[in-house]
Amino acid sequence: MDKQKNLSTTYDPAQVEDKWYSHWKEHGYFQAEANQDKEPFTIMMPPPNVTGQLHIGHALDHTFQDILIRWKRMQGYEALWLPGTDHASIATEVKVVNKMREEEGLSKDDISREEFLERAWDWTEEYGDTITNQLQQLGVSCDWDRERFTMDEGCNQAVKEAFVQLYEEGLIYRGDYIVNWCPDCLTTLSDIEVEHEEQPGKLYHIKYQIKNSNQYIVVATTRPETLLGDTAIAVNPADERYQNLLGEKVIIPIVEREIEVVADEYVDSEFGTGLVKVTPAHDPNDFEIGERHDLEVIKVIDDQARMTAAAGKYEGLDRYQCRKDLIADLKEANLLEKIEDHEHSVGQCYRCDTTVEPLVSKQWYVAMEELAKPAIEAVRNGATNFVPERFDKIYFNWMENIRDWCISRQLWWGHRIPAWYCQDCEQVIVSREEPEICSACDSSNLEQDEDVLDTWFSSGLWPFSTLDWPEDNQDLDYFYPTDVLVTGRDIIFFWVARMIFMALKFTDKTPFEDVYIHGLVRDAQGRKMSKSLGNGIDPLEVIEEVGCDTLRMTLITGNTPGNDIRYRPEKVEASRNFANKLWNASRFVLMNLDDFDLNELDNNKLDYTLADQWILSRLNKKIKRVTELLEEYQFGQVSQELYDFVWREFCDWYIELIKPRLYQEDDSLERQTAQYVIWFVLENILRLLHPIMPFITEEIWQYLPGEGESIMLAQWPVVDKSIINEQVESEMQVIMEVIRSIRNIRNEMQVNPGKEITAILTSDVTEKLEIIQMGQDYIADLAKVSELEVTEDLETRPEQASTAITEKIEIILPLAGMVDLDKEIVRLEEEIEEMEFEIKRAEGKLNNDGFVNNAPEHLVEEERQKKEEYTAKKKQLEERLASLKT
RNA sequence: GGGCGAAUAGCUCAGUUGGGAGAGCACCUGCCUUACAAGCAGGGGGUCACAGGUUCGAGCCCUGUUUUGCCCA
Repeated sequence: MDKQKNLSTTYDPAQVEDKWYSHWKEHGYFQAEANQDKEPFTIMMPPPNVTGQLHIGHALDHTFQDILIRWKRMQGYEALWLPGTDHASIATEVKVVNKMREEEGLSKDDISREEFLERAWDWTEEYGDTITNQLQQLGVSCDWDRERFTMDEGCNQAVKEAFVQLYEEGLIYRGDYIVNWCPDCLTTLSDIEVEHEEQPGKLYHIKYQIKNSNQYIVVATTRPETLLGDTAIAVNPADERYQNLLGEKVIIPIVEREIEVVADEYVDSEFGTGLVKVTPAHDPNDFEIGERHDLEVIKVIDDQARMTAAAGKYEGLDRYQCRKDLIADLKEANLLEKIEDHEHSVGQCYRCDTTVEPLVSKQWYVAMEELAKPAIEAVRNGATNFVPERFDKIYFNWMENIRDWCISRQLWWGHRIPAWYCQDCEQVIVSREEPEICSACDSSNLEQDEDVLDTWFSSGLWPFSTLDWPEDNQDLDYFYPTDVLVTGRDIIFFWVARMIFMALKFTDKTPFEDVYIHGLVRDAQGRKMSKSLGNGIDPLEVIEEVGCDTLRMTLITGNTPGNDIRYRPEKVEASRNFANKLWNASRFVLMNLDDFDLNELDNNKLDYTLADQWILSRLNKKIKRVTELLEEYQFGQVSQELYDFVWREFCDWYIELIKPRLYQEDDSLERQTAQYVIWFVLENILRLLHPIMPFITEEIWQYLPGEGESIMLAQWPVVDKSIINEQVESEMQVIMEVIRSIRNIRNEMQVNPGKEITAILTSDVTEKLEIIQMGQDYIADLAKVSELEVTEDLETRPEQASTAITEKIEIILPLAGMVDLDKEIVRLEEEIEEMEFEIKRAEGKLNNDGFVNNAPEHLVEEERQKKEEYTAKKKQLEERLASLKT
């Protein structure tokens, strides 16, 4: 017990955090096992990119999860938090390619697929630990023995199983459709991987000659180079201007190919001239028009965004160069009517920002309609709830308008598509295992599809692939479905939605009951953190500086579900100060528990004072409140409530109230009771704070008397309603008000804080007098009053005195020689004015029949009492003022 | 173009069944009081964006407007 006396006056997280983390981990406290005697509580960690670096967003995401899992574990659930990493197909592949280029001077074309994969796996093994090691510094209590990777054997099995099943049911198909193509990453992208941005551009008005006529029509386009692949001109069927054109043929300028004018509802008559060129090969909407009118598809731009042979003389040019040349040619031919400035939306690759080129290509797709229906229903009927609820709408909006999902990627790093093509008979074989011979012609000349699957295909299976689905097993049965998914709102479509429909398809269950959506961490100016701005905060540096507990506290304070927060140094400081406050309060407690023996203590003999009963009542209310707030995911409010309780109620009031008792030398009952209560309250505070600040609470808890290996395993505080005592609270309230009033006068009259003074308290309300009598010692001590007189009848009123009235109690401080009478008069006048205002306000309400008749009775009664109290107070103040003025 | 947020003290933000506006930081006054100056005590500061409406009563509910952010097309 001696060591606690040497505890430094400032909390030093560096000495504490690593120690406890390895202790917890080594003792297996993070592990969860199927235990039929307990209820399970499960969270699947959103897997960070395997070669990624920890950023502040991870810190936020994992803090929420760790709070929930530690809280539930303490509540007695079998709490499983399963960690893992994602192979992040495209992101990782880009990194490996870059490294290869820098270190070996090689590109993907120079090596074989196998050689590339070898490098990618090396890279994964080399850096895969980095992020998990970094995560540990956040104090995360996840079960590392169950750590998974989206490309490990088990997940691989799950992916194959899912693909084959969907294929066999006709929900996965292959075909030529328009896709989003990144000419830099050289792969397809799904619709949500394309980011749209408004950019200034031009609208080119181009003349097309009507066949067998010397008349021209004018067509407006933002992408003139695609005219080389035009196969129709479209007009809205309701557009009266162009009725005569329908069915006519027009001639594409420069290339001089004939195309037809068709009618299609898609065309917006208001846009441009109301005539739209249709390039099915290079625009998603045009592609659909093409399908409706059975138009030819002419691909004029290739995978590298260069013009194809179909582009004639422009073959080989980059798409933008082609645009320039073509415009020049059109001008020369006098076929360009005008060029206007035009703001338009441009799709860009979410990885490399290259402008996406829509083009037609043979790819694999997931048919979404059938999968989306139950996924929509699951959220609609509450099987899965978004927190906050408003994200329902975003989810529905996407799910209800969903298009088929292009899942093949022209990459090497990822799950290779389990499809083989017979080289002899065109048979496609989709299989869990590599087929030996063609199922149609027995040929052994089979080649596997070169492409891999969209990363999110495997992430979509994460809630159950991590529990070894499709294998039927005990853990899957016990821990699945999970309880809550915690994630940022940026991946609702990418990930959350896909997990829901995949889970419903393969397990018949929604994968999680709640989805807690949080916002982003922004910089102090509210900007998104980014590499290019260089405004990112490295959580590891923060931890180094102020400790993980402080970082966690900082991130959740003031945080409300779904909303962004700003990261500001002042906030960090406030949290650090809070940790320090807790540390010092604990030092104080420990200093006073030297001779305290929990085992020899007889609880029944203790003699609780008003202050003891008050703090215990407050504590129990706080337990109730904090537990409720956690159930509602109101983390910011939890932090606020605990901050206030620890700092304001426990430190500022309770500790100060019981100091005299603790300073008694003997082993009096008073002292023992104080020791017991202060220990009890602090111990409860630590448990309530543990999920938020795991390290400091463990460190202090270990010093405190009591049983148990670790606070992690201690029980979550349970409210004891019998200890909540409203009367005690309101009595304490009166005493605290009196103390505050005396302090206020002392300050205003500039009485030296150390100086003891005399005070007279009087009231014509018997109960109030009794309360002050009960609280005499508290008042004397905390307001530095050496002589305190509590009297029912004030016989002589000291001349030189300052007065205050609160809680129907008159406080008189005879401050001979210290009171500035003029100042006192001003003070009284101001207060009288305030009373008049308050009385008027109360009267206004009470004179309003509507209020008196409709408001709840207790509120009306409250107003009556206020009016009465303020009137009495005003009268007293006026009397006092009159006496000063004479 | 459609959808979803935000607008509250100088700054950053809370304010969840409608019943006298809160915190942290900053500011002012006074204190090294033996847990803590990363502290203690006291104090000032708000037309809750604007305009209507519902209600006895609106920061909160409804309608519209402005500014601003995000998502979708």
